[in-house]
Amino acid sequence: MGNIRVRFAPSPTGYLHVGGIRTALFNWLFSKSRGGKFILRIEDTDIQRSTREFEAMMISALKWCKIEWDEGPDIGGEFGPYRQSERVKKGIYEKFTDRLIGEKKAYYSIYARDNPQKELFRTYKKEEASSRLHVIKFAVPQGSTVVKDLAKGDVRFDNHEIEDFIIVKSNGYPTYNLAVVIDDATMKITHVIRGEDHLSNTPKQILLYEALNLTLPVFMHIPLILGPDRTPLSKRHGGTSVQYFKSEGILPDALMNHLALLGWGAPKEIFHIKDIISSFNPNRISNKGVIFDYDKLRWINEKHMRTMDIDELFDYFKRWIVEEKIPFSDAVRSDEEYAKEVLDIARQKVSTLKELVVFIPYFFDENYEFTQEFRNKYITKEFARTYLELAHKRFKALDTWDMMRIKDEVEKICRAPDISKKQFIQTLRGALTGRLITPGLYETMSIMGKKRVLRRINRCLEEI
RNA sequence: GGCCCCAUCGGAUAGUGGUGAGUCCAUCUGGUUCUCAGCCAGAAAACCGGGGUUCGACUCCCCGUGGGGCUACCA
Repeated sequence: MGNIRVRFAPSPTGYLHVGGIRTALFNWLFSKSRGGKFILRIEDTDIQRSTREFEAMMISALKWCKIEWDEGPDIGGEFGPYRQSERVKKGIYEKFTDRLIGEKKAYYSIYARDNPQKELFRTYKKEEASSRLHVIKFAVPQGSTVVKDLAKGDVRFDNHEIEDFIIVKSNGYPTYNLAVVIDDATMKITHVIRGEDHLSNTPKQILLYEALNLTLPVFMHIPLILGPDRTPLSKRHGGTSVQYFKSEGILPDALMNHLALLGWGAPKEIFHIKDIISSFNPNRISNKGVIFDYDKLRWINEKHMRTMDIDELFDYFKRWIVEEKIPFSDAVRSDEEYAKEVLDIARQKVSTLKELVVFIPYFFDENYEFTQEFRNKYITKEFARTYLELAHKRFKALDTWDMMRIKDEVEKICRAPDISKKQFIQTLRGALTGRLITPGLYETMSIMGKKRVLRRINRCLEEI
């Protein structure tokens, strides 16, 4: 089969969005499943819009997603440099365009400086062009071009449909169509897996491969990710960048799971991408545009949060709350054992870290508020004081403090005829947390510890 | 406009020339638990339209319709 080499080649002109990361993921999955190499290349030939900041953000987004590359601008590699702007400086593209012009397969198109719209004349002579405003255009030959696509089959294009196109801009930079071809060829890319939006440009690229006598890679164009209205997913539809999902408290494992599942007949719903590498088969990727389903992502995230190793989740959680500047992050760091236990019971109740963080602040703040609902429904009732006092007395008397013991005690108290189990439990829950919706009461009490529980009951009693 | 791609419940998919068209998310009903979440049980919900081919088409072909892409000195 030879050595499989695939690449992800983003343009650093904005945030990395889910569509981009999905093609990166499929490329990565493909290379890993075939024991190949995954290359990261930065396509920054649009000098107006490309920035190093965006590049850095893309790299960190990719790393956050745990997509790792074997060669790239940050780590180098045999076929570097991996930034097109640097390849321009090395004269890599020029060598090829000189050849094309020499063979009259491309020409200089000279423009008027005072009217850059107007083509003055064409020439093959460098001397004539160099002092004037010019671009290099590829001379599209007669005939037709067939794209052999792994997903679409053979797609035929009539060359008449394709105009001579610019391959080198007037600023000397190659255009996309030229740069991809030369880079993919010189980097020995064997499979080009990319978004469907590139399909129509592929014949141009094939023409270039043929003119330059380079070996064609295998192409595969995968459908785009759409918003609910079936237009390409964009900011209008909500957050789309990897950063957005990160700050929403989505786990990278869940995002990857969802993206992998989207438009792919995966063998199961919940998985870790590392575990599906061997079963990855690009032929199973659906051929139609797919709508990004935020609800399903939440569900997948929930599953990952609940089943993932607690230490791993906790490590991630600690970093996340600092980055998101969550008020109680200091408290978490000051008592990690406690915080980890809180995380462990609370994760069963929420779907994202963002939800988690609004669900549990009272665990870390002794001045938690009593919600209005708790006040109306319970604090104002007669049984509140009586039973909270009783609870305090009974809990104080306990010599051991574990869940079973607590449960027994609570249930004993509930047997009283003038209060229902629900009433008592909700009163106690409210006293300890200020709220009526929390993790399980027994777990909560057990984790909070006897001292804290007694203190909190007292604090509530003062409010009554 | 021209060229190209695509089309199964609301979303994602499974599926075969003959099926009660299956599954997951979401929705709705019940059940269970200390709240919530979950879990369990159930319901509703689809083959874009029209022509062919065929004994028979969701499936194969053509035409429409709809959606998307390309047609940039953006990638």
